[in-house]
Amino acid sequence: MTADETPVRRRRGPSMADVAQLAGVSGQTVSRVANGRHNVDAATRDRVLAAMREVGYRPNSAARALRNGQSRSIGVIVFGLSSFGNTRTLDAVATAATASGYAVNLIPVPDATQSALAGAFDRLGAQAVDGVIILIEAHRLDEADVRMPEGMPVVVIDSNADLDYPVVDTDQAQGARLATEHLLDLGHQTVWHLGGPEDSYAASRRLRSWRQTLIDRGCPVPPVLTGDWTAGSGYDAGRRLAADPDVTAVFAANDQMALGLLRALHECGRAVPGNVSVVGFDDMEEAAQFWPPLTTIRQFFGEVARRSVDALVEEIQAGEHHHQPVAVGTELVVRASTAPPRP
Amino acid sequence: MTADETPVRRRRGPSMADVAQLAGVSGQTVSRVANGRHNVDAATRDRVLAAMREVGYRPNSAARALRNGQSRSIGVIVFGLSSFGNTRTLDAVATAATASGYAVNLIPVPDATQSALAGAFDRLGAQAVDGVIILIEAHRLDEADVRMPEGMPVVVIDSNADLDYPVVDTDQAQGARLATEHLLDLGHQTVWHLGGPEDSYAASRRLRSWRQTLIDRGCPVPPVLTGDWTAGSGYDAGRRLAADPDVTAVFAANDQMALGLLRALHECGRAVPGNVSVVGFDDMEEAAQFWPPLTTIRQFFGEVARRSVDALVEEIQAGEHHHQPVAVGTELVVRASTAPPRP
DNA sequence: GCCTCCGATGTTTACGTCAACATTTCTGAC
DNA sequence: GTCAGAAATGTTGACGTAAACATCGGAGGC
Repeated sequence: MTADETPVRRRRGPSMADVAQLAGVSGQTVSRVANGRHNVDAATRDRVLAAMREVGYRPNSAARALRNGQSRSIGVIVFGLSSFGNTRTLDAVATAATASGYAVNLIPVPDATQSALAGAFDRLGAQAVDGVIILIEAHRLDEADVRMPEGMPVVVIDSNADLDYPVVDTDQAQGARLATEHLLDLGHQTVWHLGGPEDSYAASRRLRSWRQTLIDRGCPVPPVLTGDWTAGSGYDAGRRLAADPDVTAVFAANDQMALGLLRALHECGRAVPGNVSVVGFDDMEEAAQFWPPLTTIRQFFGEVARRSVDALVEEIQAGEHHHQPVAVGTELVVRASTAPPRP
Repeated sequence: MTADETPVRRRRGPSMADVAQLAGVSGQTVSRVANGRHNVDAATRDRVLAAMREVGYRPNSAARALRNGQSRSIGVIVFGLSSFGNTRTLDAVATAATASGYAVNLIPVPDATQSALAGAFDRLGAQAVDGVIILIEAHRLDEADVRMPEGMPVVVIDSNADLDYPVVDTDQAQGARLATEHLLDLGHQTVWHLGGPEDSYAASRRLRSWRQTLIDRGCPVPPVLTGDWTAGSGYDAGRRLAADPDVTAVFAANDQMALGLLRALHECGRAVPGNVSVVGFDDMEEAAQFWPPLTTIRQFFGEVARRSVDALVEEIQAGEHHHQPVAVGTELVVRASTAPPRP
């Protein structure tokens, strides 16, 4: 006697056919109602709607994707979700995509190895996505043979323009100039720079712009210190800067490194902003609560994300590239960590 | 004269049929090769593999999902991506899910309103996901009528056990006890608490455990201050605490509020840890670089995420609930912000 | 009153994949 | 040499949806 024990199989949800039968119409009519077509009699529509509610009908997105050749979802390839900027951007990308009616497929790159990156692009190919937003430092990108499925719309955030894809980014150069000029305007002889990692395009653009600003103003260009975006690396650099009494103004390439820098200066008894002025970059939420509150460059991550999604959606729907890079401006936020040099 | 301008339509990629034709086999054989079945002749397999490479074949996941009734993807509903813990957890969830062969569908909840939440669950229904991980404060969850599609596997992170779903979470009570006992062990008469928002289950558990620890030790229980997780709210509370000379030890419910608290204490000339000791919660990366470096409770977000994904995948594949809540332990990290009270 | 046309609705089919079953080919025992 | 059985490969159909086309009924023009 075979006990008919139903195996714990995933019960498929109700389909159009179920709704159609209950409402006494054809599946096609249900489809028309589901898609908001207006060539359906009001009474029929109500009947179908009621039937949908009754059976708990949900359109099957897999079937839709198969039928239409579009999944209404975008992939977001992101490395280093723990980095502050990427997080904010991802949040905004997800919100913007949702608002545009697209789902977000998160494709993490666990580490910076080439194989991990290749794996991510591979997985991307297996996903049904209509387009891709890449949120990785560009120099890393070049290394891997980035082979998108042919004709896949792509937008790159925070990257360089070498790639053959539309690019949206914060105007790093403008921000770095703002930071540097702020310190010079306060009367400092020159500005030291604590840069981000060398393989970051954003970092190198900030660095270049800082240097150019000093040159334009006829100031000496001090040697560059290089960190890796983390507060810990900012601390290490700060220990070295604190030992040099010539240093009166430092522009750190992000707020986190500025935090470590502040700690090192405190530890070495160098007052901020009394002895040394510090400017950060990002304006992360905590920057206002640093000790002292940090003067910094505010990035508009939401704007960057929105523009990226808009560009991608347009490319998906119209098939048009906008190879014109988009640069989103920044804003100087003056707080207590900067002051004129002590005479 | 109608110019036959090809509309810029999405070209569908090559399908099994294309590969099959090129390799001179049936589509089924291609399917077997694609799925790694071993009942295929080695020579045939090679021929098919070569054909796949040549035409750039990618399995169509929509068709697979339709055929198999599974999408091999999970939805992650998250509110407040900007909050530190959620970010770390999401990162780890994505990594763990990828390792388990599941894609991640990010479903953001833009704000805390009920309609936004309902919208997220609605969108979830439209997504083809095999399971869901919910990363929202629980008290918010209760309000909305959380109506999952029938039979949808769900795991809840960082929430309470009232819901009829498996729960994985950091052991908030253990962490709060660790923090409180550390301060008491240093010799403080009692410990003040700067709690998280009232509608957060994590916050209320930390608060309850702090209070219980004080009671167990026979210490007076000071009034509670309530923040909203942000550094700014920590600062506001700090101003009030700094004004009270009785306060010698404070346990802040997260590191960000502790940061604001530190700033307020500095501003009011109260030395840390000379006059006041401070303990945080989370051990965010920056905590070691606060001034002074923050003693805090380390959470293992990666562990929480991994356990959640494992539980969900098991539920998906085996159809079994584990309603036993999982609690991941924490660890006290002693840094410079705590010391014995000044005699 | 007849015919046309339009709007509402139904029927058929294909999207790409893979389980189930059918067929063919090969291996080895007698 | 014959035949059973296993291994390799092919054929059919269904998953849920929606475009394309077919059908039907009624409104309006003459």
